[in-house]
Amino acid sequence: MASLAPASVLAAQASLCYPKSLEGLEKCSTMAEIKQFHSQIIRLGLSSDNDVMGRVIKFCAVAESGDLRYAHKMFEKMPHPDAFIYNTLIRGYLQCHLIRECILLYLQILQDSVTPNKFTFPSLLRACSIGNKIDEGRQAHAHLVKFGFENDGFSQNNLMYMYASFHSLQEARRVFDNMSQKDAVSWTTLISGYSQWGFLDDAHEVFRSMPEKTSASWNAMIAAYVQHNFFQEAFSLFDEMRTEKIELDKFVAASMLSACTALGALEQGRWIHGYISKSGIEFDAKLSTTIIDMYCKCGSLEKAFEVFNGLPSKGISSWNCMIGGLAMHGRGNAAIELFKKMEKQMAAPDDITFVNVLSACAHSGLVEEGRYYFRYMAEFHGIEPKSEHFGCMVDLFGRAGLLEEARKLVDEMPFEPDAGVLGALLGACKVHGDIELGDSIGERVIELDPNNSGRYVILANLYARAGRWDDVAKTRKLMNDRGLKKTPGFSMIELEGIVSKFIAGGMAHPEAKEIYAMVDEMLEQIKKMGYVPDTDCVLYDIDEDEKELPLRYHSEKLAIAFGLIKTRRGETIRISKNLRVCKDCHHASKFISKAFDREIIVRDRNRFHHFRNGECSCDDYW
DNA sequence: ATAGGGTTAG
Repeated sequence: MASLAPASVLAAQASLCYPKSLEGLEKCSTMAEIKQFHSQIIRLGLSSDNDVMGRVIKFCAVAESGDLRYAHKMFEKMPHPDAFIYNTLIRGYLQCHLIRECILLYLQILQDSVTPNKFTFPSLLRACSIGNKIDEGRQAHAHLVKFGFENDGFSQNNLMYMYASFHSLQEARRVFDNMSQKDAVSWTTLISGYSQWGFLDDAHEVFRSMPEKTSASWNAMIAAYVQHNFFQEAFSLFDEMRTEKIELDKFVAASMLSACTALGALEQGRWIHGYISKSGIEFDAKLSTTIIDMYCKCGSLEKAFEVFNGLPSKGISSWNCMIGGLAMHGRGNAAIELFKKMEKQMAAPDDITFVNVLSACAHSGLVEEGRYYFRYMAEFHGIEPKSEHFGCMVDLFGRAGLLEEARKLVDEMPFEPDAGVLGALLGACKVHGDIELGDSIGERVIELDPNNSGRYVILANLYARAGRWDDVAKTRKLMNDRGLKKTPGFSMIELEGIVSKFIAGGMAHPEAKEIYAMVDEMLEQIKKMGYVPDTDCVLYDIDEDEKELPLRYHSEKLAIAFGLIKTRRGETIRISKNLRVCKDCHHASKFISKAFDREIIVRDRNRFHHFRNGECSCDDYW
């Protein structure tokens, strides 16, 4: 073998014929190895050879353990880099979401008079999608046509993806319709594109007319339903998929798990978990985290811990998820202990970890600990607090009644507080009746988040508490004028795998009569124990319809009654709500847990309440 | 080289 063949010969002989000393280049897995080869290459005088250097640059630019800056440096030293090298580099920048660089490289390719090939456009178009570069994307489309790749399937699929991401679904559709060879990716991309913008009917139509569905296309449709809260449809599509004997993969499993999470459907979630174990679907880091999250949010910390403890190696998301789970259940100290364990096991925390730790402190009233970790994250981990962290701190102080400190923190933030931060402060004002402060920030919150009806409701409630009915009316009018409606509250309960949903005063349930009778019985019993209805939330409610509904038939009470009817003595009753639990329901639930000797676990918008023997795990701190 | 999944305060 000629160990010193000139570069031109090497290039002509393509990939098979390196000098012996370059054997193994393809198998590099670390930068250290590749750098050794690079110095070999320089010694052999091949550092301008596109073929050899292309391989080196490819590793550096796109491999997991690569080094994009190093790739770029080598690229700059190439006298005549070819299209492959350009493409590879664009792909590298794309992976890092450095969109400007992708586009600049494309411009450079033209300047260098190198002809782009069909591999150039998929990455370029994808870059335009991610960076929402609409003009550039259209130009790229024009170039693609000019260079004659209009009929390249990969480019067409990426065009569809791009136009869908630009919200130009008609153009995505036009590309699709013009394709002579549609593959599974083309169909699936169109389904997801429609779904992304809420056109579920179109997505469904495309899905139905797809000739040979793959698991990815099933999943695209299932995920579409889940994301838009059509859980029933998601479950029935899932069933259909199983009857058609399509093999379920981890993506479908993940989509279904998130449906269970949203519904609080523990039994269903368990079933999917069991199915995954049986079917041999691989428990990768993402799927494990999804499962842990499902158990946390469906109210079973025990099962979540079981899965968490069984993980062979714990990724940062699993830790974050578990800490967040403890936070949500009001187990602040346990969350902090787990965080310490995480640090000991050398898993470096990130900003999300601290959101969870701080929210754990907030939910448990651990003010000193919260203060400590807020400083600690920057000082020991170099993580500068973001708006989420300020939000947690404002919530922590606000909930604890330290409104002045909360306000001071907002004033001293190094950047403009967003709706989240101010909203937390407004919420605290409502809880503690600080009209003056609430009045001063309420308008700002609404200005920053004008389409969130919840903001108006809180402000109106604050005014109502102060008896400022003119302001209540003004706020309500503003909300109505903007076409916003108060989010209707509902409660869900899953029994034998079926989720029932209740709204306050609703009669739609086939067993409504029995349920209402049970509510009456419940209230009868607990009144004997000293329960007195708390009518505060009725008085303050700004929604007329809601105001007329008797407190006693709030959705949560209906769901609990249904649970009492349908489950055996001693069984835990689990409820999920879309809003926060109201004061009266909270009060009543404590009594009910004692009167009927049941543990009642309620997930509200923010956290869990475990009612047991007349008490709640939140200690009335919420 | 292109499609589908996870953790984030109120």
